[in-house]
Amino acid sequence: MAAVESDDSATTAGSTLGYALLSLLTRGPATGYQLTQQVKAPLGHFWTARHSQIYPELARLAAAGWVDSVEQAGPGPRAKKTYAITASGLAALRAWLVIPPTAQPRSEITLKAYAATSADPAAMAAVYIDLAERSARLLAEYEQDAERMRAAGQDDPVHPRFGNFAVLMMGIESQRAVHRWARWLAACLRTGHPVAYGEPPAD
Amino acid sequence: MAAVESDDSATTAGSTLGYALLSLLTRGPATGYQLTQQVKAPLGHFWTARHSQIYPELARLAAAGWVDSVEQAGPGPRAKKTYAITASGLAALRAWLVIPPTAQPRSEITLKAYAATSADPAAMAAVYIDLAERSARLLAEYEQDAERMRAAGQDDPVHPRFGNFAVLMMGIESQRAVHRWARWLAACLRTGHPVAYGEPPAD
DNA sequence: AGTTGACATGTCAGAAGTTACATAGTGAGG
DNA sequence: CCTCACTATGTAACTTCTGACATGTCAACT
Repeated sequence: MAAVESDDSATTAGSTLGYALLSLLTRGPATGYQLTQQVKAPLGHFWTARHSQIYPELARLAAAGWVDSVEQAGPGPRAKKTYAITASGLAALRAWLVIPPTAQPRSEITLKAYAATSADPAAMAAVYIDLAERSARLLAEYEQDAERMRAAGQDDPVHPRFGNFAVLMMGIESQRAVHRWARWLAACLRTGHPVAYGEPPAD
Repeated sequence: MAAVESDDSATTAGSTLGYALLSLLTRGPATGYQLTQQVKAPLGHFWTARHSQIYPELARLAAAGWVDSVEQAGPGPRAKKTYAITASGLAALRAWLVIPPTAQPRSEITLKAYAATSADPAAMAAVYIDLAERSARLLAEYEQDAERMRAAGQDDPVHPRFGNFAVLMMGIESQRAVHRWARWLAACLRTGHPVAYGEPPAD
């Protein structure tokens, strides 16, 4: 029996990005480029990464034995690498999923609201009116996506892409929350008086 | 007339954390320690920083001329430094406030939902039941805070701490969103069937 | 007398994330 | 023919953020 060569994948701790990539790979094998595209929607509503972060992370996952890769000589200057999740990668993902998450979200829009009274009220109201408009557009877009998914049966928890639907539902909730809040805040700043929350802005 | 010594504060770009600290300092002068306490609530619901990040950032803000500091010899091994925002710091903050924010929020809880079907449904449902309970507790806490603030007139946009109230309102919206979503998701995972969103979970 | 926790400020190593640099083939439109 | 966009993978420099190390006083509790 050979000496122990390394302490192996079982003890390797992964980064959040690593688990995000493993999650994407549960949908099937993909190249780094495809993963870069896939972190745009719906995952991108709550997690983003550039290709410059994804490629090195895939190399780390491969070193840990959590993904396998096969190279195909392609047209470009480098060979195309297709990654697939391994049994130990899936086990690691499963173990991570059931750990109750504690990380607090970070929101620049809310941070700006904290100092809202330091800026010109009209200019600041414009910022939140703009935000309300953007969130309304996103909301409409997300609701169309949700309709399409429901028609495809993705709202069923046994559907392999149910996770896409679940993330989209959170996107809808979030945009609704942002929309209501931004409208209220804009009304406050515009009128200069307290506005009851949830009240329709009487213009 | 002396030669130009530096390109000065006017051209200095600040980090988001720098602006967060300036926002806190609009409430009045504070020490690094006090700022560390103040990024806990309500700002901490949407932006956090450790003291190891705050002290160097304050030094950078001072170098840019955006804050002033006075030292008082204290009891500890080092002198206590009290920081105050300067006129150019306030101008920089005002300029930053009206830039429409674009940064997407990051949420680990939503990321886990993306891969929810890879884990044991019962274990995963427990994660979201726990999340629903935590968000309900936070919501109750935030609503009490909001009541206290309303009683103190902080819901008036002319109140100097209106920003605290605005941030808290977003906290309430967010926790409501998380609560509804987590309950829905837990019901989906528990029953193994599609659950209409917003439906009360008939247990 | 000893311990714990709050006050108070800092540094350092490393992880995580962004921006820019670098390379190169294919197909569509002007 | 030229440019542009898309495919495809990587590196390097830099900023941001976390966790651990480091120091020292004072008041309350045991």
